[in-house]
Amino acid sequence: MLRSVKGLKDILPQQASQWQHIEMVARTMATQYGFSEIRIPIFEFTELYSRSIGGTTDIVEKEMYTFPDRDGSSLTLRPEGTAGVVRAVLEHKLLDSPTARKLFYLGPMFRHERPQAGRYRQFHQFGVEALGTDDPLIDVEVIVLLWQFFLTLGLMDLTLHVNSIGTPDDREVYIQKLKEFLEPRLNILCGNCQRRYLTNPLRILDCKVPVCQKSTEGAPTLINYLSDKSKTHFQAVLDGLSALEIPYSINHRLVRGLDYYSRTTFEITSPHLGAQSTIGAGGRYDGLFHALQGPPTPAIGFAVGLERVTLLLSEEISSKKVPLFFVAGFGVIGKPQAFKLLHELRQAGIRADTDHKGKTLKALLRSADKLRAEYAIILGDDEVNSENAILRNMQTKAQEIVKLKEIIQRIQTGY
RNA sequence: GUGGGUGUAGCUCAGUUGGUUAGAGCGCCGGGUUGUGGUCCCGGAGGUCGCGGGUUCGAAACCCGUCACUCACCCCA
Repeated sequence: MLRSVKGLKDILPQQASQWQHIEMVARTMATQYGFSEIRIPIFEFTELYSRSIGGTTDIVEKEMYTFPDRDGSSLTLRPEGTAGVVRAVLEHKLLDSPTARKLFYLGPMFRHERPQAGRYRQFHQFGVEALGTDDPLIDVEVIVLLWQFFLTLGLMDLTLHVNSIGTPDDREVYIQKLKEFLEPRLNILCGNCQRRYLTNPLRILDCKVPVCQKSTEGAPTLINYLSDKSKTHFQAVLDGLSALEIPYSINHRLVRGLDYYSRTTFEITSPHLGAQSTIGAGGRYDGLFHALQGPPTPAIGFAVGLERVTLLLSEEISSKKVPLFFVAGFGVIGKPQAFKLLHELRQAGIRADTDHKGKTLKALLRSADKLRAEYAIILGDDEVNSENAILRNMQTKAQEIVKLKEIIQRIQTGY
């Protein structure tokens, strides 16, 4: 049997209403906060991602779906949204906005990872980007939008972690100090961390191996090595969150994985998801525009993993109930007449359906029941001969005989 | 890329120390009601026991291999 590709999932009709609900909340809230939707391509030139995300990150090194175009140029399915948004903003010169340029997107991303709970090879993100200002209040706005988005969906027990990882200059000083601290303990760290010591020492801070966690206790914290400017910015963000009574916890071990992040970083976790507990995360990326040969432009954004959100939502999302009228037509003249009536009902804007397989009235009513129709319209040869139809309320079993010609009017006025 | 767990009907799962025709519940189809659904009663369809090889008189079960799914590491949303 033909199967879907590993790590890809079908969203079946049962679940689709849940997705529609999440997407509706995302669009509504982003719009309320002053963000406009942008729709960017699913693939870009590979160079865009290798230059923005960082050449030594796992995403670029081994997780991208990269393939040659027919002319030989290298293309990549987007592994995240920020790079494409920034590219589009630069290409279409969207930065001359008097205020910050605030954009949001919604759609699939692709990373070739080993699938597991809450992690897929094609997954969906809702993300926002606020471009062109480094006022700490825009940081607050973005974080609050993320927080409120989850609250609006009804998610429980969430934790907002915030941190500042400083500017690249700040980090250089700090990493030096961190390495000095770790050097005497290097031989007791896990194998991964020994490697990280050389490639990305910051990551050792959020290693889950107990030995490593213990070894980094008492390590110098990045906060103490921030420049005055970064420190002031971070404090202003915290004050802004407090003023709006958004609960947060400062997490000095919170390090973002993509190279373009700087200063404010944040993520929201849930304790109900197993290993992949982060449902939304983001941060400031003041250096990204420059890396993509644009004018220096401060920016901040977040991305939400929508599959993880669906795992936290209860199954049932009650969609608005539009009553369904089931046309039960049978018999030599009843069936064709019923098909015509079905067409007329739909043209009148009435939600209507039938079951072409059902031959007997019994089978038809059973189908009506399975489709959870509110009403059945029974139309057999007898009814057609007398130019009537029977309108049956499936819940109360109440039936009334209605003139065929008047049935649409009867439905539109009475129900 | 590394490690663990699991593969039996459309779905969820039983299946005894290896034993003869592989089961249940739900779902599906039909009958009980020649033109009235859900509940109830009765019946039916549906299976290469993931796949390949081996051990054995005999394998869904034991062994080896392989594939798939899944969880975790890694990484990240």
